[in-house]
Amino acid sequence: MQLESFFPYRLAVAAEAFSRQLIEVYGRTYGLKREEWRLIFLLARAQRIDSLELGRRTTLDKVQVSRAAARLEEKGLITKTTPDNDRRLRVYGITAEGQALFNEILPQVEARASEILKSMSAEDRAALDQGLEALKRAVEGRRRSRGKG
Amino acid sequence: MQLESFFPYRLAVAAEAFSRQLIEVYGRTYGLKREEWRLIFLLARAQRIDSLELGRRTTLDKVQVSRAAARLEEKGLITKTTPDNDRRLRVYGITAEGQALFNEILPQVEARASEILKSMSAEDRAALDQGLEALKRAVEGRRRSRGKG
DNA sequence: CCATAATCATTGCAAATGCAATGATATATC
DNA sequence: GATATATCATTGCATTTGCAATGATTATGG
Repeated sequence: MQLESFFPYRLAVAAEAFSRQLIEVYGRTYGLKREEWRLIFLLARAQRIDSLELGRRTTLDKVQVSRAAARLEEKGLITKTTPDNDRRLRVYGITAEGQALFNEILPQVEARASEILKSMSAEDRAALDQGLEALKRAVEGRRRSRGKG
Repeated sequence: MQLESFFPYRLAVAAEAFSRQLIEVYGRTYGLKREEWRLIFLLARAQRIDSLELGRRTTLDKVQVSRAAARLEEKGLITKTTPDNDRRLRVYGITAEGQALFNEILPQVEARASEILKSMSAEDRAALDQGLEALKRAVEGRRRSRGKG
């Protein structure tokens, strides 16, 4: 088995390279890190999400959420409140500033992603989409039997 | 655009989840981290690689290589020498112990990967393989026009 | 109700990481 | 052949991360 042809390696390398392309947009230009970007992304659409829902909607664990949220609040991009019905939780919202930043960044991130995907044939794109969806299901199945995530 | 359906997000999540499954094998059981595993993987096959070739054969940068190699040498799994014809470089080799460890781990890592891939249909696997190969080429193309990697 | 356990988020600390600075060696220039 | 420049690897330092410990709040059992 050659490393370069080992499937998990190819997957990891391609995903990292793709990811780096996008981080270059929202990170280098706007100083957001991946977890922050994901939070903003979710909030820009939902406007308001509590910490439980957030855990379900991302792969971020609670420490990552807590820290990313603290930084985003610091920057004035999101708000964080403690709901009265259950004061262990947090409810996150997005500020006008945060929404504006998202509106500015998203098209650029999408453009960069498209730039890459558009350079693939339609057939290859479809294959990737299908394969990725199947992989997702396969890995989820594995996670159920082996715990953690 | 919904985060959960955003292609780059799906790719990153699937790749991370897959990766985690393998780290559970070589990491949790054998105390290797991803960079160390990659180095061992390369060396187990090539027996002997210099630092330049190493840079070409992985996506690890020189700091990652330097540190992973230092840890592996510390553990007695690889050797590191300075070649006389160019003393700026390093030549890495694998020890008998390192090779034995690799021989023990590889089947388990492959088994875990297969476990996941085998639960996909042959068609989905083929699609994933094709899509991934195309994506690799697409991202490489982009990297050439926008610096860095 | 009171005590205990459960469920969250946050914090502390050690390990890891990224990036710029340094050190070592080799190549190019004069 | 001495000096400047380039190419490596390593190290130092500030930041980030992961994991266990803590703190806050709520649910449960007597």
